Amino acid sequence: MSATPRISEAEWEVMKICWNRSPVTAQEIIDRLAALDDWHPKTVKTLLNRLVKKRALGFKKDGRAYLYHPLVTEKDCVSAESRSFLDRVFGGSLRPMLAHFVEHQKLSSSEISELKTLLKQQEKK
Amino acid sequence: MSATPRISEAEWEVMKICWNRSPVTAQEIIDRLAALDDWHPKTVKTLLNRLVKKRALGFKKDGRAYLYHPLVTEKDCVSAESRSFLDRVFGGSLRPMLAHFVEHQKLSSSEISELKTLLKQQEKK
DNA sequence: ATTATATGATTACAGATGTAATTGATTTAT
DNA sequence: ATAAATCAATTACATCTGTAATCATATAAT
Repeated sequence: MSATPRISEAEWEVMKICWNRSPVTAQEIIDRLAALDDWHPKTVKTLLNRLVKKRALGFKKDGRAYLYHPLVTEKDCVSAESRSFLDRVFGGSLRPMLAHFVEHQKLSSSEISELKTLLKQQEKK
Repeated sequence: MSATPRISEAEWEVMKICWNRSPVTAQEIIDRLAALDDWHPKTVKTLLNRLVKKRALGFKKDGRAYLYHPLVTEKDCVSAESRSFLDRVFGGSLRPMLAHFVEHQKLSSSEISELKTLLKQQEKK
């Protein structure tokens, strides 16, 4: 897990699209975010430029348009973000955090059994 | 759960102290954060003022010094922050999020059994 | 070839945030 | 009573973020 740059809330939306569909043109990202979040094309371009500057995204010219691709993995960013959240809000303690989610978000019974399975697998390690 | 103001990363540290020891003087908060995060007293004062302006903290004058106390509950802030994190990083889906934490952070066997107990309680609802 | 259009690059601008310094008012020590 | 120390209020300032507009350049249409 290499160090990931700090990715803002709005930038996450862009990164998610890149992780799912890389390589992807600016136009496609713009279209998707216009539909999804009703963002102005110029706004999306700004976010793309900032992500390139942060070295979270790279691009290749494909004639007229650019093709963007992630330079950091989703896994690494998710891990960094999760760590930061856990530390900030729960003082780094996993148990209270998991308890919070299990209590607050209603879990369907299938989700509960999936989790139990996950826990059982953990137990064996 | 009343609407909570947005609380920044640094501000969280201040809030945590207030939630644990309210009512508390600026001096005590300053001392604790100097020890904990090595923050300058002036920095802490700025954070306190911003939190008062955001209506996350209130204060009462106690002669010379102020006594600060939270105006928003820890529970409400934790919930809001958790929601925002879940949405941003895991698209709002609980299962992948829990799976991430269970897989990445090593859980002690006692933590695992506690979690199982929590899940069993959930099942009954 | 000139004009219109599309798209990437640069610039803009207000509010949030991290990180304080300066000012002002009040209390305390001399 | 005056000077010194304390503590809150105001101001500072660079960077990040959200949200674009403008500028420049390349391609397409006439």
